[in-house]
Amino acid sequence: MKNPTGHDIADALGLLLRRSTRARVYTRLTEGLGEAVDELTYPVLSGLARTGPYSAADLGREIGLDRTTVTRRADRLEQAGLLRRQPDPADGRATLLALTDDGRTAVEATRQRLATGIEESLATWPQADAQAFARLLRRFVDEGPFAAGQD
Amino acid sequence: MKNPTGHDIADALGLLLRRSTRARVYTRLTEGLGEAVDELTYPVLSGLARTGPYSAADLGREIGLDRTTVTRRADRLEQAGLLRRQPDPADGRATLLALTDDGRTAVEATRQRLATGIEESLATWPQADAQAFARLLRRFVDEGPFAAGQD
DNA sequence: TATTGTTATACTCTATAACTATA
DNA sequence: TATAGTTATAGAGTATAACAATA
Repeated sequence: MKNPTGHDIADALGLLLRRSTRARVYTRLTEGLGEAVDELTYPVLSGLARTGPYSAADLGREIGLDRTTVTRRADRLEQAGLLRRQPDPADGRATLLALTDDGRTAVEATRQRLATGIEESLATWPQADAQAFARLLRRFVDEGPFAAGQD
Repeated sequence: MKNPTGHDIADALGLLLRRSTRARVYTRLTEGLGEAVDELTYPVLSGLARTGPYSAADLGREIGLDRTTVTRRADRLEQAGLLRRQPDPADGRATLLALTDDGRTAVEATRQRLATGIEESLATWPQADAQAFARLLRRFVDEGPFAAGQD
């Protein structure tokens, strides 16, 4: 083994990126938020929370999805009352997708659940380790081999 | 913000788990290894590298996939010469899936690429930071809110 | 002419069920 | 009877192409 640190990180990341890991995470995070919120629709909710009202085409570019895909997912969220469509006053071709109050609540609940779950796991860690981990993970994500993210 | 460390980690993980991130990673890692190796078939290759010759049902349990899904993915890998089927001498019902030399080479190349990419990113880090990150990430994956992994 | 949102089509992947063979 | 591998079927999700409307 020539580069043990690289292999160690690679193995850990392999676990994190697995389908079953993601499925478990999304299931836990979106539990009880209604059928409309799942692994597929959450990126739309989350993206809109970040950008504010946005067209399907713009949001698609932001989160790395085709605009036809955004339209379909937005349909489900609109039906569930988490999102509404409104004309774009600045462009007659566009329709803005905007979170409703319920939509904002769902995003916030999800974010809080994740952060809380992480905090609980880190409760047994020395505080310096927890803070170091947050700092190093952030740095790794920003400049690491996977950087340049969208979606 | 009540728990900034939890939110920091949550945000970073959110980026890592994104579809576009995974797609980029898998594309880079499996480039040039033949059409058969992609995001779908790699877990089968990687699982067999870990377990050795294994039945479709056992491998499915190991990596969190249905045995019918394993069969289909194994078909593609077998056609590409990365995997072969052989009868299980211990159980007449079972067929063992086993990596060929080409299959082992493909797995090793992928693992090496990932580890190398990570090492290169970490080259500018203080060595103590890199080692601390590897240790903390491993711990987080093992005991964190996402633990209990398969697939 | 280019871009908007949306819909229709073809394609891929998946789980469920069903089949045969073996424990 | 239970489990093995495989195949058939049905369902979900996607990208591509096409549409009318607006820039």
